[in-house]
Amino acid sequence: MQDQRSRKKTRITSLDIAHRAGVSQATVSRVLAGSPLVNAETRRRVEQAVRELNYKVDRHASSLRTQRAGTLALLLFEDPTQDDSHINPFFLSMLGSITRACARHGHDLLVSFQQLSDDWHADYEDSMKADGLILLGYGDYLAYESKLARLVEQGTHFVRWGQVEQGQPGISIGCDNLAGGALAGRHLVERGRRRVAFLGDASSRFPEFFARYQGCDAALREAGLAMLPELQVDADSTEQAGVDAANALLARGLPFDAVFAASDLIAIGAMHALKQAGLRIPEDVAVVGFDGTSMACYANPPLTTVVQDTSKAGELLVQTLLQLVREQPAQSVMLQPVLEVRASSGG
Amino acid sequence: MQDQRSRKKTRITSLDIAHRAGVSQATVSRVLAGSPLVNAETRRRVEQAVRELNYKVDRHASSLRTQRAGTLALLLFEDPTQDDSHINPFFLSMLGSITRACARHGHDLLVSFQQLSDDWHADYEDSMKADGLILLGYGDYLAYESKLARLVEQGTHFVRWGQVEQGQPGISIGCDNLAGGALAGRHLVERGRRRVAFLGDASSRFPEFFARYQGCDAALREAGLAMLPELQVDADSTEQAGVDAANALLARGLPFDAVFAASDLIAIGAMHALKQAGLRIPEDVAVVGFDGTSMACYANPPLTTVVQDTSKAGELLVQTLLQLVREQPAQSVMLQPVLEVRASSGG
DNA sequence: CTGAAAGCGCTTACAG
DNA sequence: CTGAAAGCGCTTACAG
Repeated sequence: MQDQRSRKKTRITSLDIAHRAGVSQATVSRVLAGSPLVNAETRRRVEQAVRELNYKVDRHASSLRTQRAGTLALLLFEDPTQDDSHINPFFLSMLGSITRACARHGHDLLVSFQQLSDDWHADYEDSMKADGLILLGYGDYLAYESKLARLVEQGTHFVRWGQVEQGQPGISIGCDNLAGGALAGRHLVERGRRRVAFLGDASSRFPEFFARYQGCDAALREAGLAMLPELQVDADSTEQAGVDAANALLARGLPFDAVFAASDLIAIGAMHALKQAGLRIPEDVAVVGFDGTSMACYANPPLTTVVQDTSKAGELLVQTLLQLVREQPAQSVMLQPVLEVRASSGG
Repeated sequence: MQDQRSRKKTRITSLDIAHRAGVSQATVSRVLAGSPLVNAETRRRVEQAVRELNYKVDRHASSLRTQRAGTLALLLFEDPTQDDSHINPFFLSMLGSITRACARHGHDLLVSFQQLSDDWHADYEDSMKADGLILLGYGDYLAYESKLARLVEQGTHFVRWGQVEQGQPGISIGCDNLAGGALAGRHLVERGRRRVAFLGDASSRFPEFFARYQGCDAALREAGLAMLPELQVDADSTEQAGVDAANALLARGLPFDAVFAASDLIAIGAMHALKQAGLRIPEDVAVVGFDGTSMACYANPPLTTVVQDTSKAGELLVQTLLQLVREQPAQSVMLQPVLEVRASSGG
């Protein structure tokens, strides 16, 4: 009666349950799979035995038989940063929401950090570890794209988080970065800013950042202004890169009254450097970030930022991937960001 | 020859490799398991076939046979915070290092967010999804402890991150919080501070925070001072809790010249509130945090903090858990923290 | 509604 | 050093 207390020497199998409930092992399996073809009373007996012996279906046996893993894999790409303490908080927030979305959909989540250069391809799906892949992370898109094409060719189920564009291999879920950039640009124009610097790569290698830049430019043009190439400085998404980019911008000696940073991390690093240089935020320079990470709220001054809804994004990524796994039609989607105005741009 | 290009209609099995290499399926398995009992030439032929067909061992079949999953599970506990964007950056940094440590040891990592109240227990190991569990997160330790005891009773393999103390159920890896608190206390004393407030729970329900408090107190006593209970305010590890705790402290109207926060998040929130109240940091109040998250460095002013080495912690957690899984002896370990001095305490 | 049986793709004694 | 065979614990047609 208390045998579940024995220090798991012998695994409890569906056969044990079958004996205890006085049915066949097949019936036990049916009950646990929720088959409707089981008598209510039989079901009750089996469920009781399952509870009493604390039985859990063996995932490997089940997966081997059904050829489905019930697991998704999240591959997080990071470029150079090997330092654990500097993982991009935006991606970590995504990780949280993806984890929860997986749980809601009854799937487990394998998490793995990858170098973009690695030879990962469809390893997870090939070895049946996961039914599909979620790809997340920045990195040179040009290098990335050929890998995506390869995944498509192999028939791997995957969804990518990133800039959504025509003709991309596979399916992408992403923020409408063009709209997000426009939100930032329009806001700065309204606040009377005319010379907006952009900190972040603005090339097709980094399509998300590029779209933010272009969106901001479009908004300025509506007002008869424009982004100035001489006020753009490359930066990847780290605080240190933000510091460096702001310093490089200052070194150029050109006037500017606003900074639109491609990410919150860049913005926070930039604010640090700008204040160091004796500039007042927002009086001398208005600063707007992107992502809506929690640190924006506690930055000094609190950072105006374009917020991406990571909860919705995670749910959509998982949902879309599961559609692909089930061979159902699915499509790329862009999520609309929202501007959160705080003191860094004049409140 | 190019059949690997076919959109994975039929799975490639070890039998396919066997045919192609002209050996038995058992030999293929031996080669892939790295068995030394294989002729070099035979091994070469098999490896070539594996490469040509891009074969990957089916993890479920393998695990079913060996009764080992090759996977560890990370259970992250969060208390109230359901909001993805507010996941504790310290734990996320740990997640990064654990992921990497798993990869180094050839294991996959399942990640799951749990409520402390949930009925998780040994579910992962019972269903063979994981060989062992890593438990990470804050929460009321008293509620936690009985669950740990239950895991031990069930013979589940697990390692917990947290305060290391005598007589705890199972094995724990943690920071030497007492030493960390002493580092902070000694530093503040050296800077001439006499009335140190503590923001964070300081009870046996939160043993990590409590040990930090006690360590700081011990350091003050070495200098003929002491922590004052009236300068302690409860707070869990969020920025908002830091804001609230600092405001509560200010409302008491008692003098204090330093704040030791139980975590960086609390410290950053507290600095926010203190500045709001017109206090200068560090002139009026020195602030020291705990964790060594990357945001400490870019806080305003940059935050002095007790740094925990998350890389080492992740490696040790994984290593220790794998020892348990292999039924090898293992023991609890405390890691020594390091003080990183920045401007918030006078530089 | 239920049971007997096949088989998912491996690993590993066992025999040679 | 290699092969034939058993069996890990399920799920699911098939037959009743």
